[in-house]
Amino acid sequence: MTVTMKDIVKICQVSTAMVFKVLSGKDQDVAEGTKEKILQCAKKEGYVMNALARSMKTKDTKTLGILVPDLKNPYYTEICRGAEEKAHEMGYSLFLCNTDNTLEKELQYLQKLMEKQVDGILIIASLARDRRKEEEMKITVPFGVLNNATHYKDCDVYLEVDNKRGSYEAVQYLLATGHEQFLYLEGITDLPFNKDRLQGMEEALREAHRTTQSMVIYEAPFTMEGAYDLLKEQGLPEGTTALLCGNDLMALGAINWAKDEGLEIPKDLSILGFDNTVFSEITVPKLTTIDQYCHGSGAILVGNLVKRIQDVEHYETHDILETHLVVRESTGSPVIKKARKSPNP
Amino acid sequence: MTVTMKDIVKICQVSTAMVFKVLSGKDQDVAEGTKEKILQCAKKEGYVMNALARSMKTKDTKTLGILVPDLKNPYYTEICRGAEEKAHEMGYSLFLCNTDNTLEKELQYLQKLMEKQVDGILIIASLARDRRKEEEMKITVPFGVLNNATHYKDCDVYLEVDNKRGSYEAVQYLLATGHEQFLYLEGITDLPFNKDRLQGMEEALREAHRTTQSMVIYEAPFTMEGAYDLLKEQGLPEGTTALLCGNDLMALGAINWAKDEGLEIPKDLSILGFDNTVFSEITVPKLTTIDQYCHGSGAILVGNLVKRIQDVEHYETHDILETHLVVRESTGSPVIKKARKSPNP
DNA sequence: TTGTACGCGTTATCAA
DNA sequence: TTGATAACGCGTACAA
Repeated sequence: MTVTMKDIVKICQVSTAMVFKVLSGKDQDVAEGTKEKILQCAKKEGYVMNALARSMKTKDTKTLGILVPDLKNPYYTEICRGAEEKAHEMGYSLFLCNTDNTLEKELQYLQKLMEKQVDGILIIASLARDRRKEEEMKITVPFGVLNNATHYKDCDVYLEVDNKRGSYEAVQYLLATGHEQFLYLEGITDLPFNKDRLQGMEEALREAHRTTQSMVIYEAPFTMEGAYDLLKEQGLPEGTTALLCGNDLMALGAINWAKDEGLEIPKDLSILGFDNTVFSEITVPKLTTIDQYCHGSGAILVGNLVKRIQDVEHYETHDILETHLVVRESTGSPVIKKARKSPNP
Repeated sequence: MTVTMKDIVKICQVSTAMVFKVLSGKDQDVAEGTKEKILQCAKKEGYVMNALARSMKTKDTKTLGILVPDLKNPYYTEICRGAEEKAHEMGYSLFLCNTDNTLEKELQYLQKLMEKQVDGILIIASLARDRRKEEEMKITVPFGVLNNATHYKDCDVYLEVDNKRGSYEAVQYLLATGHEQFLYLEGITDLPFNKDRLQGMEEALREAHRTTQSMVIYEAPFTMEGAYDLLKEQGLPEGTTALLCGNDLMALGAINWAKDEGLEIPKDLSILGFDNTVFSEITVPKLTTIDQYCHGSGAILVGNLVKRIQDVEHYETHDILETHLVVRESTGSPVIKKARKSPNP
């Protein structure tokens, strides 16, 4: 049987109030003797506080929930890890909710979390296109959203990653290293952050007095296989020397495709990723990619969300995280094709 | 303000019993009219069941907790993902607890989980060496353990991965492909599963009439850097043609080291991993490794744990998961050194 | 079919 | 310093 405060009360022959004060550390005005007695008894009997009962009164649970589309994608893994770390640090527990990129699971989990009376929710929104039912769900607790202003726009805490800046830098870098014709393998066209990326890229082109014809756009799923299959099917547009990918996973698929095609990276083709996950250090060649601080994102979101929970007045709603290009080995100056028409050495 | 059953009672002018029956789906014997009225009202008012209050009565929370040493290690990522998936499927929520391989966090989290009245706990034990304080914590809920019989031996559900078998197969395979001298980069010597691995390896050697001198053992942390640094410092023992690593991360470190040393894989050195995480498909060359079904482990553990929770009588305590060798590109027959004394072609 | 009263374990308030 | 007691929201048993 589980030991409750009541049991301690009986055993120690004192009042509930006394036991409560001692066991919750508010023992300023409790006689040293009773204090000792209660503490020893609690330890001996193996007393464990019942957080459920406490939460009934205090109206908080010191619990958060996090929704991610796919834990196995290292981008989300790192967000979760950052969120968990910060949450623990601030005294909160974290429910892990994997939505498999489906709206259905997303809504199921939101419901569940609200029933469990979490103090707040972190939503890394699924990338599903069909958002119709979303409106049916009223989220009645503070919640934070990463990078998806279109949906859940009534969120309390919003963290935006400056996708525009990173993409701008990437194209600028490519132009500086002599590339003239790019392919952008975007993930999903109508995602808000994808539009930001496009803007950034176009801006860089404009500043360099190029037309948007310098850049062809393909759409593929945000996966290794997605990128690989599409490239296999469509091939590279004429004259393309650089490939920008929507995330590191797609870049990985692209690298594999390029190898299978006998292309050398970066000599024949430069490849860029997006995210700067662990993968980018592991690929051969190592991936040039745009860092968007996944670990930090999770932690910052939790930090702001908890601030919002604990003090409704002072909280930041909208943070922006800078991104920057990390140049590794998968990019370089293109080798002019014309010079390579002669047979290989 | 949050809407409770009481509110619905007042608004609908019916009894608590009625509202309860309808809202918890036990509406067999409720008049269609009242049922409709209550449902509509609940929807309109945005009623959300309070799981805390329910749990106070029912004595269960439909909640589990999982302890992992390091979410970023893909081995654990996949276990978590499997656990989460199965838990959700069975109607349970999951607390994510990252212990950073420290006993301190492990105990903190165990305490927290018990206070939150979880129905069960999954422990993927931290690899910390100092287990002294472990005895102080009495776990009062059903819990399952993966692969670590020494600690938490009073667990209710235990899942063992047949480390012996996998290691046996690996050495057998190496011998069959002509290797004579190995290096085993073990993670932590005194871990139970490491002892199993050693046994498996030694058995394979014995059966092939080799002495244990065929195998040198180094100890390194279970990380990329750990393996890399150790190899850099110690180098390879004379005559070594194959390297067995304690996990895929270490194998990755070994691959990097080999490349920096100008060794060709597998021509100059065969490298084996352990785990079969996503990484093993990504490395160049792709990693030969021992699959231990990380995703499945998590799911099986949750399945058995929930069985244990829901029906104390019928449950399996001890499952064993077979492992098998997955041969990819990082291993092959060694090229006899003597034949290569002449300059390269 | 409906209404009512009490318990769950902790917390907070007020009185002794 | 201490003690008694009423919430918190839901589940259940019993009475009407």
